Amino acid sequence: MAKNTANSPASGINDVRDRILATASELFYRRGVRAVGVDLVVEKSGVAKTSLYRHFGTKDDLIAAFLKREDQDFWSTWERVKEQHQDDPRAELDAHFEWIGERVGRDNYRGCPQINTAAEFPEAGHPARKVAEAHMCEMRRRLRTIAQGLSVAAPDRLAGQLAVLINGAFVSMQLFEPGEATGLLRDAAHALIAASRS
Amino acid sequence: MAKNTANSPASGINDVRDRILATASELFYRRGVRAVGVDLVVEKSGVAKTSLYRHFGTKDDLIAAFLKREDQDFWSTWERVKEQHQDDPRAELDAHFEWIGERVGRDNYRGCPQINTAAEFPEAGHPARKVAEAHMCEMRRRLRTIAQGLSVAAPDRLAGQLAVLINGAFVSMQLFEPGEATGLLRDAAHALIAASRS
DNA sequence: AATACAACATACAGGTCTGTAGCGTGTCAA
DNA sequence: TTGACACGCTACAGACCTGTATGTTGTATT
Repeated sequence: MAKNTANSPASGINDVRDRILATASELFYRRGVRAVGVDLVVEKSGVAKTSLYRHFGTKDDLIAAFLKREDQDFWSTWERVKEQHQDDPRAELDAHFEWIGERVGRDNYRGCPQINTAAEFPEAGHPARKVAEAHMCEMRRRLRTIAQGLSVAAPDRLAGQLAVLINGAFVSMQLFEPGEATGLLRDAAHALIAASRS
Repeated sequence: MAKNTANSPASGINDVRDRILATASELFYRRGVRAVGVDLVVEKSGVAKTSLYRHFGTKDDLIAAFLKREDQDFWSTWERVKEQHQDDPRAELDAHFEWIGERVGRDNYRGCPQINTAAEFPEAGHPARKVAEAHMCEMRRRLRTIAQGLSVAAPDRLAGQLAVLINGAFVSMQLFEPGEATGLLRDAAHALIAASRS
């Protein structure tokens, strides 16, 4: 007898794959990628090991899929915020620092998955690193677009500074008092913008 | 026949211990802590495994020693720079951002050991995490001391912003063009100071 | 000369890791 | 009904991991 009747493709094209990826993402983020073996992912997701390896050829593929998923989550939040501030780059930027600061301040926040995983895999061509590097470039690119709407002297440089600030926030959660992050980041961003105008 | 005659304590109180720690530090920093097994450290340092475990009870102890060593290196550079700018906090801060920017810009730079290792060991009480967290607190503390000499409105808040900036630089090396880091960071620091005065 | 000690070398215990093989079962489509 | 296929389960290969046990050698001190 089957444990559930959801084996069939009818109940979702990739039910199993999604369950594996969701479980792996949670574990990888919580405990670190290298600390989590595939056996644990298999056990926690209630799936056969063969299924994991059918959907993800190797553990590295699973890691890359994890980072891509996190990437999509991150940018979809970004897009949602962006859409609420059409044609007002200043307000958009404030809103971004708002939600990022709030997220960083959560007491179960564990840092940026891209940065953390990149730290775990220093080897140059590793698939996980590529996703992480693309994530950072995308960040600076998007900030540059915003900065260009801000009529500052050097939008790209300001974008670089804001990206450093955001990345810094991601790894500095130990540093903040409760509730401190958002205000501190907002003020810093304003200072960088103001200096960029002169 | 002995490989070398430096077995004796006379040639250095802790010749073997130092060699193990130096080798481990290089390997841990280059390849990541979890990726490097004690067997590799033993092989590369040309030492017996028993010696490693005599000097460092467990691998975790070795990791903690590695971070403490990096910590000392970092703060001794900091002190050296500080001494060159006695009673001129503004110049001291500039000088710090100068050498940090230069270090981050090196093409074999692999990030801050403390941050990287903290990312590898999320577990709350892990000895490596404690060293990493102490490192960050010390950073903010020292920046606060400098900021207090700068006659700004909120020295602690400025210190927090500068610490975020520095931590951000440590994880953003992918983001910089060659030679871009130093100037970008210096300008950002100046912007934060300026805004802190008003 | 005798004792203590630090380091060396080898082997291994016991566990975990990634990835594969073999076999049974339920579902869907032809 | 039959074939294709996705999934589950168990077992395992082969490598690597941390840490220990055992015994030897060379040096320093007493």
